[in-house]
Formats: sequence, C-alpha cells, structure tokens
Amino acid sequence: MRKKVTLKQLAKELNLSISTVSKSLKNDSEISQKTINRVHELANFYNYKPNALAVSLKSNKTKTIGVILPEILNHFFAKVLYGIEQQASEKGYKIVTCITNESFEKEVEYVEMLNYSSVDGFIMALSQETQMYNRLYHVKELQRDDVPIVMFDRVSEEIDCDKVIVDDKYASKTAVQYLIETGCKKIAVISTIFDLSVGKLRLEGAREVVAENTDVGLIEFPIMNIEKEEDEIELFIKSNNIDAVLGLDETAAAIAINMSNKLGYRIPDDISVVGFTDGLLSKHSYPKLTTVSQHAEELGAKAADMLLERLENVSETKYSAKTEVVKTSLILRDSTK
Amino acid sequence: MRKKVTLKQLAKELNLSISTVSKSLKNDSEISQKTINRVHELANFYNYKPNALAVSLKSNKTKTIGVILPEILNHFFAKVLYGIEQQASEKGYKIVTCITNESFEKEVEYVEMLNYSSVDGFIMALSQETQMYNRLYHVKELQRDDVPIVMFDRVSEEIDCDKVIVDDKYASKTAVQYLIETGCKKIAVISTIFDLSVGKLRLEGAREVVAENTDVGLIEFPIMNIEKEEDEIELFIKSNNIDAVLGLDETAAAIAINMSNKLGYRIPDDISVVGFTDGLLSKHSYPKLTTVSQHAEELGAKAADMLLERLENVSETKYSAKTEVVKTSLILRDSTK
DNA sequence: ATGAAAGCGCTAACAA
DNA sequence: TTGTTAGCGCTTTCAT
Repeated sequence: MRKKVTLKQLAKELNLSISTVSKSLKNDSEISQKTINRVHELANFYNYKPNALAVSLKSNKTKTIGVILPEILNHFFAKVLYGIEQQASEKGYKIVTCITNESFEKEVEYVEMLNYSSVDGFIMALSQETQMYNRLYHVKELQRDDVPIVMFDRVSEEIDCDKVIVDDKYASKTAVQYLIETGCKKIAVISTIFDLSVGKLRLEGAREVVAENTDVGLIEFPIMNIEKEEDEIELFIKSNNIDAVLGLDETAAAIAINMSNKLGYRIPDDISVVGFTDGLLSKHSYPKLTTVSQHAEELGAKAADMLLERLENVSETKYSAKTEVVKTSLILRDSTK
Repeated sequence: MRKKVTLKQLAKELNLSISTVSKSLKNDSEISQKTINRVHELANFYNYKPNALAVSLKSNKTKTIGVILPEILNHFFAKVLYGIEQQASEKGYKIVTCITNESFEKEVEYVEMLNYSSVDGFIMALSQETQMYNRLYHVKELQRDDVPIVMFDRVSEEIDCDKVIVDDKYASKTAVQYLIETGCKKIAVISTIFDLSVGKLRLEGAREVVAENTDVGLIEFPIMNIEKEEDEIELFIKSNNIDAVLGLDETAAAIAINMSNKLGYRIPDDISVVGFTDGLLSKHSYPKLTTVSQHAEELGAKAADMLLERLENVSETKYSAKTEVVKTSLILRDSTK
C-alpha cells in the first residue's frame, strides 16, 4: 500500500514542527493565520487525511459500531441493518457487520473479536441458538467492560441494557382480532419460528384473543423444514376446514398463500391470510398480503440513535437502561376481507 | 469504557519488561518456559487480548475489508454479502459494510472514509448513479494508493482491477433459448433495471437469440416505478398476445407472475415466465419461478478469496488483474413448460 | 506563535 | 534469557 501522507512529512516539507502542523489543521487560534494557510495549502495538495487508526488509538474511540445479526437473507434484519446504517453514517459512524447465521459459537466469536478496541459499542439481536441455550456470558462480558450495547428484537431479560423491541404480542392480537372482525372462525397459525422468543410471543397473542372469543377456533402448525413438508402443509390446510391463516413469519404466510392458490381456494373469500414482516414477499404475492409491519428501518434507526446517545454522552450520571417499543401496524392489502 | 488490560500492566505485575511479556505471549523461543508459563497464566486470568488498534497501527494492516454495496434489500446483494462474510470471517477478517443506496455521492463518501487506514482492501459493486455518470475518480484514487480492489457485478472497464462478474448475456441467452425450445413465440422482456450495465447485457442476450429465430418476436417493457405502473403493465400483458415473459430482475418476474394470475392466464400453459436472481421471490411464488441463478453466495466468496489472495501475497511479482466469471444456471421450476 | 516531549499499546531490532 | 529503545501517526500539555 502506498504510504499515505503524514503530519511528519508535511512538517518536514514546511519546516515546521509536527505539533504546529497538527494545530494548524485544526485552525487552532494560537497559530498565526499565515502558517495556518500554508499548512492547509500543502495538506490539500497532498490530499492529507489523518490516519484513523492513530486517532482512534489516541482517543480511544473508533467511531465504529458493531452490528451482530442472526441473518441477512431475512428481510427484517436486512431492513434493520439499513436503518442502522443510515442513521450511523449520518452521524459519522461506520458499522462493522457480522452475521452469526443463528449460531451461538459464531456469535461469541464475533463479539470477542470486535470487543478488542475495534468498536465503540454494539447493536445486536441474539442468534436462535443463543436464545435456546440461554448462554449469555459473552454479552455479560461486554457489560463488564462497560461497552454500550443496544439489543433489538431478539433480546434477553438477563441483560440490563438499552433495548428496542417490537410489540409482537400486541401485533399478533391486532391481526387476529382483524381476522375475527371480518368473519373468520377457524384460524390456522403457521410458523417456522415457533422456538424463537418473538414466535412465542406472537403465538401467545393469537391464543389470548381466541380464548376471548369462544366461537373461534385456533389450530397450530409448525414448519420445521420448508422444503420437505409441502405435502403435510397441503394436507393440513385441506383437512381442517379453516377460513383464515396467520403466518407468524413472512415465509409461512407466503407458503400459505401459494398453497391456497394451488388448492384452488380463493383468497380472501375462502381463506384470509395475514403475515408478519412487510417485506418483498408480502408486496409481491398474489393477492397482495395483509401483513404486520414492524417498521424495521425505523427500529434500526432507533437502535442506532440510542447507542450513539450513550456513546456521545458518556458523562451521563447513572446508567439506566431504556426499552423502547416500536409500534407495529397492520397493513391491509388484498389477502383479507 | 473500562480500561482493558495492557501489556504494560501485565509486565508491571509480573516484574518483567513489556517486551518480555510480548514475546512470551507469542511463545518466543528465546524466553524461558517458566516465564512463558507465568505470563500466560496472568494473561488468561485477566483475559488479556491485544489491542487491535495498536497492532494495526504498528503493522499497517487492519484485517478488515470494506464492502461497498448499492443495496441491501435486494436479495442478490444480500447473498453476496453473506458469501463475503463467510469467507472473510473464516480467514480472520472483519468486514465493514457500507450501503450506498445507489447514490454516487454516498459511494464517494464511503470510499474516502474507509480509505484512511480503516481497511486493507475493498470489495465493491458500483452504484446505479456511478454507472450512469461514469465518474470513477474515487476508485482511481484507491488504485493510486495501491489499495487492492475487487469489483463485482457492477464493474467498470475503466478500472483495471480484479473482478468477479456474472455472465449475464450468456445467462439471458440460455433463458430465452429455453423459452423458444418450449414453444414460445412472442416474448416480453420486462425490467426495472434497463439502465444498469447488467440489465443492458441481459437485454442484449435476449435480442441476439431472438434475432436468430425469425419466427419469434420480442417486445420490451421498462418499469420505472413499480407502484404506479400496475395498470400499464396489465395493459401491456393483455394487449400484446404474448406467450412468455423474461423478467430481467427478480421483481419484474414476480410482477409478471402475479399479473398473469390476476388476469387469469395460466402459467405456464398460457404464459411462461423466467426470471433472474434466485431469491425468496422466486422460491415463494405461485407457481414457483424458473429462474437464472447467479450463485451470489459463491460470487461473494470468490470475491473475498481474490481480495485475500492479494492481501496475503503482497510480494506478488507484477499486478495483473484477473476477471473471474461466475457460471449461472437456469433453475427449472414450475413457471415454464 | 512555535516546538519539544510524552504517551496511546504494540512490535522488533538491538543491547546486555 | 531478559530488557532497552525506537517508532507506527496522532494529540496535547507544557515549555520556549
């Protein structure tokens, strides 16, 4: 790599000391205007930029935040990342993105890797495995090091830090209520994420609403392996005389729509379908899917905001963790009455 | 942030010099086994990890690569990112991800931001605006600094660097050929990316094949704004008596499928549909979409490989840029005969 | 108004 | 076998 211009070289060429050059670049009032001008001129000429590494080492700040995601091919996380990125870059922060692919081991590895002065703080959602094992030593380690963390979506009660969550239970209730209001009596819940905290919350919400409506039935169907279980899903839909499907994740909803089409049911006349996560699949299904939007970009932006707030106001008196709940909204499209 | 343990502190506590501690940690043969053990023990106790910043400053290597993407909500780029991430993390590299959102200005900003000792090299795809303006000063600047670059997908001939591309023209030809073989005579090309280099190549491929088959007609329809042009697309499909659609991007193909469903055409009996990018939309459409897979993950992994190769073998005699072409494959599903 | 010097945490050539 | 020293590029305090 070509050597970049350094203060030292500028100083030498200008017959000044390094510190004078440094100060001039910052327009320090104790330097004469004439010198300042000379320095700037040469710096521009060489397109001088301070070495970020050296600045970081000195200041103990990297202006970088670590983002740990379980998945990137999932639209929700991609949107969150987008939101984080927008907000962070606006404030002059870079982001280092790590994808755990739902693995506990990788999550630990990444957290440790980034914790050695590479980032000023973390924004993270726990991996599926981490939630299952409930092993949180690596995150607690961060806290011991006083590294600010913002958790989102897949959070843990055991960690006392800033959080941004989606009110999944409420969202699910709203969705089911809407189905009931539009006349549905037998609702199927299909999900590929029954073992995730958010999946459980959504299911709970659905159950609660149904429990309050004695004339409405709920029937649950977990999908473990999308590829292999098409026939089972088909059978499930055919044989249960349902008039509505709540897909607890976008994929589940998409499958429900396609399966219904395939079986010749009319949507929403015969079967209404509601999904979660307003991603590509929801917008480009036929008919277009009524879905719960978690406003993922907003969520990401909020998470970034919270973290930056911590980073910039270190002097804060006492650390008291906040939890923000992002409002969801039910986007009505053509798959419901 | 809590102060991390440093060599200095370890040295003090052990009554050794900093350099002895440093060497011990590396199991340097010139240090006595006994000392090495003592040092390791204390280091473990404090969970000592070297400060990455200091190491980078010293070595002039950051073990980080910058990834510049035009988009992240696009499945293709998300998959590429995934591939890069996998490969890089395996080799102990971190990645800094920047999303330009197709903006030239942001692209320049990011490249400059990362170029000041934050990353060892770049993997990038040009933004739409950059390709339109054809302004490449920022990339050339990187080359002047001898920073290794690997461009992928959206590349530029003006830049002499390693590249990984998809053989879009060939892929498109294969797709159209397949349509013709299965009896299609009037093919519509729908695209939301007519102004991208890849879009142009795909179109060219289609035109070439049709030119060779005099009994086959081609008709083109560009989509500028997906939301607003549904009616036009509907009209287009209805009034042109087509029997096949080639969607130059995944969205276009999805729209074609849904529109055909809506209009009551049977797929593939009345209309065959082929798309590009084997993403979520292709897998979860009804019927399932026949599509050109660009093997995006593989592409990402290859790009990472090429970059790492450059980074690790600096001694390389002469820099001679390679261009690798990733094979595409036509994945046959239910939307074609 | 300018410069010398120390130090951020680490490595490595050289000295002892 | 261990320690001293210089230096990566920068900031900043304290002389001059």
